[in-house]
Amino acid sequence: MPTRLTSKGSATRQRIIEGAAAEIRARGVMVTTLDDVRARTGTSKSQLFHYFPTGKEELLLAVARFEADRVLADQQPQLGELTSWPAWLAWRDKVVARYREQGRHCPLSVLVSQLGRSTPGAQAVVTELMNQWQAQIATGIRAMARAGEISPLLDAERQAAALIAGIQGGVLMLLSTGRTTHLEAALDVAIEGLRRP
Amino acid sequence: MPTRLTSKGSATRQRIIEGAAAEIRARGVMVTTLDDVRARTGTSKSQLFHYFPTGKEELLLAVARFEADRVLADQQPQLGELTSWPAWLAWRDKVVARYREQGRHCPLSVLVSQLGRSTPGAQAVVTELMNQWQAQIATGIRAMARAGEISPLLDAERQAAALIAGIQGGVLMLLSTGRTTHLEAALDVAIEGLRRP
DNA sequence: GATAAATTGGACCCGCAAGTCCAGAAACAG
DNA sequence: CTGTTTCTGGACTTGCGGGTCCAATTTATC
Repeated sequence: MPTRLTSKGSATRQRIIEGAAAEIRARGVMVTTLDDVRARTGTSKSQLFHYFPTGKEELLLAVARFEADRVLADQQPQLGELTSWPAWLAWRDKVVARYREQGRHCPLSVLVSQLGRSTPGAQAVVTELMNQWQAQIATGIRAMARAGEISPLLDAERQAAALIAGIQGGVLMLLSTGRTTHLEAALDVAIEGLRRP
Repeated sequence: MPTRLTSKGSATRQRIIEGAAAEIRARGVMVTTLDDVRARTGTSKSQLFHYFPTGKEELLLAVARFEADRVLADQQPQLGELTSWPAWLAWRDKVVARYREQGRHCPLSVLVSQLGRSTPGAQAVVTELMNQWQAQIATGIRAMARAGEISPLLDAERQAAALIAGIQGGVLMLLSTGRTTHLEAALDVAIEGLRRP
């Protein structure tokens, strides 16, 4: 294992991660083999094990991190600017659009359940993502409360937690049914709940 | 493949399903092999393929159906009797207790994601379960509306859909974090939302 | 009790994909 | 320029687990 990467080396490493991510998005984790990644990225077996010494699991974890970053990135700038009701609705629409486009293949979900949800690595990636997500929503709720648009009696963290749960469940339903009904219902009902005095 | 099962035959078949379910609950799908099932149930390879001719996938599907049935069964009788606020809270507590006890291993979730969410079989099991679940909640909401406890302006199906999404997401969070915070928040916030006039 | 079907045992096959090895090429340090 | 580290290529090994086969044995049916 290399103690330090040259620029060429880290480029190759990045190419492997992105290629693996693309392969997994296209065909699913279950059927993606190291040889597929090798073929797509134009690398060799020894390179794979050079950059991910402990093997496939390490690579999958890197891909999971990569995908987790995209989840929040795809919601910006709206998620960071939840300061008015139109902004909330714009964010809501962006979330729905994002997942509708993604359709029935959620790379992150499938990666995490492949790695096993209880593995420390996978767990860390997920909880980190969820914490950030929930924190940004809670910030939005507090901003709205400060502006007098949301009752200050509501516990921002609790509401944010419920909203996160609704989104996750909505996406889960989308994965199974192919429909965004549940996701939209969850978002809309939650936001309506915030809106009421 | 047998055209008809004798009582002994169907007993064996059932033993295989339950043994496989237990094995999967205990150690996870990923690592459970046909040989493990064989060992636990005291059967032979040929028996496995005798009762599940197309192989592992068919067995896993049978196990998924078995587990799906338990999900609803474990919520009875409360889920079928959502006719007063105390009844709703009792149901809420039962759901939380059920999943808290189950902890981080949701056999159904892991089975479905193993089979691939888009496989027709897995899809059928999940949507069937969700439909029934949602229908019973919606029935409860309508009963409460009729009793004047819930505003008749609320769309029962939509509220039920949001609630289902919240539960699913809450369970998902439980699987990742080991905590029931999100599940409880989702249930409580949703019920509070119904309760308000 | 005979015959046909259902049931059981376990040895065997086979493909595949993860992981290993080593030697050669390229990049870097001084 | 030279020794050293990083990087790359690809052939090879290996273990494992799903799936096949067939012969033996029990169970149903008449």
